Amino acid sequence: MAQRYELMKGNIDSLLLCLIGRQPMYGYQIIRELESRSQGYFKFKEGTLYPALHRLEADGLIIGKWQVLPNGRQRRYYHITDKGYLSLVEKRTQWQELLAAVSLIMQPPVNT
Amino acid sequence: MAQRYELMKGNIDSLLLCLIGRQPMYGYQIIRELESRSQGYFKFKEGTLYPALHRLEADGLIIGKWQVLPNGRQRRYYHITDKGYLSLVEKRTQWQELLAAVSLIMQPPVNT
DNA sequence: AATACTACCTAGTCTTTCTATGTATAATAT
DNA sequence: ATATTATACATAGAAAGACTAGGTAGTATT
Repeated sequence: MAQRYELMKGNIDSLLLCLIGRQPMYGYQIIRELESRSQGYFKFKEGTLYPALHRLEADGLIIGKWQVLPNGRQRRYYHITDKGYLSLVEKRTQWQELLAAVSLIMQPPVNT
Repeated sequence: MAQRYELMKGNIDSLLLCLIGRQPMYGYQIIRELESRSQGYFKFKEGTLYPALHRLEADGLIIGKWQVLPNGRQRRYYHITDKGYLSLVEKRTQWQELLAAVSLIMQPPVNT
């Protein structure tokens, strides 16, 4: 992410909630999903993602459940909670408000 | 800013460069300008703004010049530099790219 | 005389993200 | 057979940004 990581501060949680809100997902899957859906823009590192997931779980916004695959391997699928869904709705609104505010600064309305 | 400050991480510099790029401004003025232009959304604290200005100056993106008012009071007006202008153009592009990427996650295109 | 506004500044704290590394199994390539 | 890549999780420590809280000082208002 390098030079543009600063732009993302505080937005990762929204993205994660958004994806997990559609269907339960596990960490590794989320990393690839974010990259493919954003056409390569997002390339999250494990060191960013897993702590973020743990934080969301600690806040009660998601719940992780271990699932064992036929081959014996384990995945931790995260499900969104009611609280998480409420938070997602709120974060969406906040994101829109931020966009509006930034637009007003970046592209100020013409003076009358 | 309270609950929404996290959304702003990394974007403050862009806003400051944008304003100062239009005309030289001093810190206190920037705080009020950001609030009025954003219709009350942005309420920057001094503890956020002044360090940000010093950071931008240390990076050579803006230059501060003390100006003495008729009543003897001092203001530090910041001017954008050539380097700062280039950075602003770049940051604008990055912001647009981020918006596009976030949109792809938040409002995924319908599957065909 | 007291309060509010203008105008600058910084120290310390908190949170987030990154880099770097570690563990372990499965699948593929040589 | 062995080496490499992909899958899948995890954490420690460092870096950076923004906040809280406080400070200084002159001017204007009540």
